[in-house]
Amino acid sequence: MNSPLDIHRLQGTADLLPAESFRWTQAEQVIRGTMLRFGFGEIRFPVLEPTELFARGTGASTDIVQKEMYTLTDRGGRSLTLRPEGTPSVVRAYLEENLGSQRPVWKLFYLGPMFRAERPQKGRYRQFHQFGAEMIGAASPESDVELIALGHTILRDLGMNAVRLHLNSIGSPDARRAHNEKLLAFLEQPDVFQKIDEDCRRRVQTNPLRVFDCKNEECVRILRHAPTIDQFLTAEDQEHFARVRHGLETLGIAYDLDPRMVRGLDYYTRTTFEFKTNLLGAQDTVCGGGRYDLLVETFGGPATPAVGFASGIERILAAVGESDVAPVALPRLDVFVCGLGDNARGLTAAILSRLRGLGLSADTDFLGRGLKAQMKEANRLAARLALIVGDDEIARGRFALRQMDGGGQSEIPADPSQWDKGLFVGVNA
RNA sequence: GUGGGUGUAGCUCAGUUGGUUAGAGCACCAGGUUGUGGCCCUGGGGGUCAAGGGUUCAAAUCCCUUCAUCCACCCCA
Repeated sequence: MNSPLDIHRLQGTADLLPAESFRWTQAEQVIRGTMLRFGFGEIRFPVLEPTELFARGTGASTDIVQKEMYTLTDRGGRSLTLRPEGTPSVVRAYLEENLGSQRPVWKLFYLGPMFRAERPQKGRYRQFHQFGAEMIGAASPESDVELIALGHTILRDLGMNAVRLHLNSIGSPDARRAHNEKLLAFLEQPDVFQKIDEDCRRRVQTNPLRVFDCKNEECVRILRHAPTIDQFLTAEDQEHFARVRHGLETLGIAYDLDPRMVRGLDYYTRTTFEFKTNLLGAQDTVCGGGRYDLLVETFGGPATPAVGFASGIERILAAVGESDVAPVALPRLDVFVCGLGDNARGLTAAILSRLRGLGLSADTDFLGRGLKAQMKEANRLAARLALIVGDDEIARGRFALRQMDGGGQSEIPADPSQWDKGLFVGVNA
């Protein structure tokens, strides 16, 4: 624009100003609070990790690894990557800190920025923020239910009512292999292959499962006859899945079985799930996860089952903003101090200090403006009270205290050491 | 990486078949009240019309290029 600055925010990143960052802080408090109530402890891990962590953990065949990572080489020639997701780091820390030998089960959560070099669009950014939870060490269906219930509860606590849970089991690797074979055979039938669109033909080569994601009506119609994973689950897979569903029903968490649901990451086994909303356009998944029983092993650890999810904060806040939930108001300022003249301005720092020391929020004018402008500022800040300090007040030893809402005005002693918090508790406090 | 839309004041947007000094609302500042905010009235500041090039007597307007941004594809939170 006409800014003298020719340095700009990177595409797909954002500056959050106070009105918005306040919403974020509130959301983060809700997330942390619910996580702790579910017995999950916060883990903080580096934003920068060895590239190899994601190549092996997220999976070399995933789009994330193939084309979406911000990767750089440090001065020692090591390849580093800005984390595109959290799960591999949690697993790395689990092994590196030897957590498995301290306790059989760990429940960990994280919250922070992730980076993916995609083309931005609605609900998709290059720096975005996720919270996620992982339970490592438990194989039981009840642990799947715990994670889904956790995601469900947090979304609800954040004001997201319009979400739908999509549930699937992709079974064990053997079941997936068998399904993949049959699916390929189906797709390669000449009368099928010719009818599906170009994208789907490409998917046959790269990742046949993805054809189930196609939005082309003709493809969707043809694929209704394609074999789905649920027909290939082993008896143990089926038993596990049945118990997960039973657990959700016990909790009254509604779900849609979706045998065509595809997750983008390589490491999932058995249960996978997504919470979707219809408020966001194309990027409608606000929370996604599943079981990953083999990931710890791929990093050389002992066979360790695990389940987890990740959820996008931008998408949730956008969806809540679209819904009819009342927006949170910025907190009001308790006292705005109007200093008139040099004598008064010499006192304001001590006055502010005392008010803040009493636990009140307090601010003043730093531009030497007149009373009218200062009152206007107090109004703009939605101050509850204006404390007027002028030569008259100093001479009388009494400051004027104005109620900004009703307009009533009273007096208080000019000596801050005589003040207590009750003096400033207005009618609306 | 591919396709489409949009770039005019801090924000949301007008701007006629190309025609004089580019406008409105909101926001900001000041005055109406020499010490009292919100509502109202009056006035004011603020623009390289995204940038660069071209056509023309004349370009915010037409053409080209670049950049930014949004939406969608791919894929995912």
